[in-house]
Amino acid sequence: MMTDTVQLSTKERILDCALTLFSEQGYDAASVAQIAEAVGIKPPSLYKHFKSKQEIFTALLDVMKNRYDVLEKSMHLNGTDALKDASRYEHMPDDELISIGKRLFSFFLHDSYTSRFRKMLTIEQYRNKALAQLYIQQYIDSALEYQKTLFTALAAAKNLHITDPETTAIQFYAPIFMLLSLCYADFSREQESLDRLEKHIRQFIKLYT
Amino acid sequence: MMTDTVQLSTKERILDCALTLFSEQGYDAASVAQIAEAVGIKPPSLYKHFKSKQEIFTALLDVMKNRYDVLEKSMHLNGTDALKDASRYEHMPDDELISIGKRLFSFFLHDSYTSRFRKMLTIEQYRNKALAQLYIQQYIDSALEYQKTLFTALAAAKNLHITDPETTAIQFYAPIFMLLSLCYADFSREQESLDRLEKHIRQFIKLYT
DNA sequence: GTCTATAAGAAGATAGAC
DNA sequence: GTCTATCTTCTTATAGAC
Repeated sequence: MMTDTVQLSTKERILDCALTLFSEQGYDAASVAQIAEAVGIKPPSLYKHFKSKQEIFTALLDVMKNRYDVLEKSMHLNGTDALKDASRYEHMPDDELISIGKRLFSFFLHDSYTSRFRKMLTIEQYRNKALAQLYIQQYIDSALEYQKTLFTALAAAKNLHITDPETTAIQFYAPIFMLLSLCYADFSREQESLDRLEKHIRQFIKLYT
Repeated sequence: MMTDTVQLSTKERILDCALTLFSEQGYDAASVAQIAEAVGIKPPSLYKHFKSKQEIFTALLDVMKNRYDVLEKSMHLNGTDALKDASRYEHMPDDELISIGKRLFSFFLHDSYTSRFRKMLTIEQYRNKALAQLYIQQYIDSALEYQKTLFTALAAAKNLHITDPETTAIQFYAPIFMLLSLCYADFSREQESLDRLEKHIRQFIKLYT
């Protein structure tokens, strides 16, 4: 993983700076000159590493697609298998579920790559269908699928009244999705959102038990 | 209201076309030439109506700010007073609440102005703080505030166990927010989202009664 | 692999005729 | 209020020296 290496190659630094600028301004508004300046080179040097501006963007999407497992890693749970994870939740006290929810939330908000990727896809999603599908898949579908599998497993546990795991997944995850959207737009509202998140999970547990 | 007039002035048509292009491509990617072509005039003619491209954008934001009441109007409820609206809900059968939720959802998705404004703000929100605040206010804060007031009133009704109206508002509204985000990215998933929305509201009512 | 110089084109915007 | 012609600046990208 890039962020683990101490020294980044020029190619990697270009991707890193481009990601920052694309996520703040969008692909079109961020110029090659800005990227080059952020890297500390002149614009022509950039073309020794990438054929075009578009190729930088495509390379970023490739990196993004290869980071599917970020969600699970961030939760320190087993790989991508929600069924395995479920056994951890079954006998988990409420406070630990809240702690996990908050850690997940904070990770999505503060992990440099995750947050910049999300912002970039958010503001580029309407430009073409492939980007829209990637946005949906990364931030809605895969998250819901994971939660759905999890709640399907939890439905077997005696103290949770889950009859429709998909709806339960939506009701658990949607507030996280919305509060993240809020904090990406205004970082100063993180603490307030964490409080709301905790209240949501507490109430969610109460409603389903 | 613009959409009510049969004939639009050139100035209005410029705003209309600009809104479409800004909402699909973003401010920077949509060129003045594209806007002019969509209107059916040459780029220089456009400058007789607006001093600059930026002024078109600013004018659109002004229109947007003057449409606060759209949510309430779309629900065919009384103005902006959630407390008044609450009396309608108190003795409302579940199916009617679902119908209202779906109509609200469809309105946000299909009303031409509402949907284009939302897309535009979504993809422009990270470019400056004022846009971010407008995004938050329009699509999160004001909606939550409305729902909160509503659920505060509904808490008084005997058959709803609402102890924390703010959390309840988040739990009711967040799925709508998320499913709308999904459908704005991919219109073909509207029916699936309407089904999910209905299941959510049904389950929501069941959980809180 | 970096630079300077520069091309080729598109962008926002203006002048002035009609 | 529209047009053609034009200006200036910025943008992506290339050529070629070091």
